[in-house]
Amino acid sequence: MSPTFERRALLDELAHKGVRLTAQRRAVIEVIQEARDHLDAGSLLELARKREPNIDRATVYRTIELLKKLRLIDELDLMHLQGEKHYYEVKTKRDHVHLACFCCGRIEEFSSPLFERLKAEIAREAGFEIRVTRLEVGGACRACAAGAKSHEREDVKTATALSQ
Amino acid sequence: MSPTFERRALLDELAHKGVRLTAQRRAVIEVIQEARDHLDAGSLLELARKREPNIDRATVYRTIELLKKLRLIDELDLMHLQGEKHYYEVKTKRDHVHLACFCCGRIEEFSSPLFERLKAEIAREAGFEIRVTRLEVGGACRACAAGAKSHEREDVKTATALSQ
DNA sequence: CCGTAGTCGCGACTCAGTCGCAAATAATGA
DNA sequence: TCATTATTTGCGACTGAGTCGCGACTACGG
Repeated sequence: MSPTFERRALLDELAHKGVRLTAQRRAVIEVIQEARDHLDAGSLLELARKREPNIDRATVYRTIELLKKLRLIDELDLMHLQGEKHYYEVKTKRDHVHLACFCCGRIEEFSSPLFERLKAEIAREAGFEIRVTRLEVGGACRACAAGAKSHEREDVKTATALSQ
Repeated sequence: MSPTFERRALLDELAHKGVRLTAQRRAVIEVIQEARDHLDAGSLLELARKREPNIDRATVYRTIELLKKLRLIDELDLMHLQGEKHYYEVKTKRDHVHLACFCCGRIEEFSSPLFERLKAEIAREAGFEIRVTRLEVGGACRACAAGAKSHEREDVKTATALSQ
């Protein structure tokens, strides 16, 4: 599925749902879709301004809100690795886990049939009608875990120095 | 496991790790442990003040930070149902899912061997050393899902009216 | 009971996100 | 094509969670 196709699909879907397509919304949507990594509202604004120079912060937030409500994007916290911002990504067919490395800050994605089974179990056993799921895992990625083998003390000094 | 036992265990653990036990920290810790539901920093402050009237906001935040770093509590977002606050709970042996109902606002907990298997799979296949996990699910609880059977249209008006 | 490293309270600050309102505009139908 | 109108936008002021620096205070090992 090419980015161009995705973009049209999303814009068409919005039009079809009766959403007014303004230049500002188009800019934000295109930026989200073409993004290679997870963007927060700030970077979203910055990038959208390259297309629509006068777009305002409030409009970006309002568009994010709209896309969330239409379930076209997911909101992530990414374990609050860098402050309290939120990050956004276009909703994919299959939910995935976000692995956040406290050490190097990289975000990895991981998906598994087990996750799907767990969701099905929740829906069945708790009678819960799932609309969104957010599974975030924090720790050390393969590279960082390998490198940190030596200094693994558990006292306060070490704990205080760690990011979480 | 009685609350009293838990409280002593946690305070002892802190002392053992070389953490200075001040009256303020004791107050915050006791409040977290005796809490029946998930508390945000604000309510934590309010409740801690009943024990230690002059405790400051900053101290509560610093204590939360400390307990997080020592991995004695978990931080939750609860799908940001009511603003951007964070909620806290004493870390339990077994991780559990938090089900947040967008409709009535209730939080349900759910734990399952499948979740444990999923975590094991992540650790094994991604080589990720898991320190914390946070699985939050948003949607409609059994009661709300049953009640909402009638008005299930999918257009913008409805979507905009929904909380997410 | 002293000394001191660690902690606290305070007040000012940051920063993400929200809101109300007047001006601008996308979509509709004549 | 253009007038109408309900929506959306930009702006600026605001909110509310969380952070920080600093001088005063204090837990705890000696």
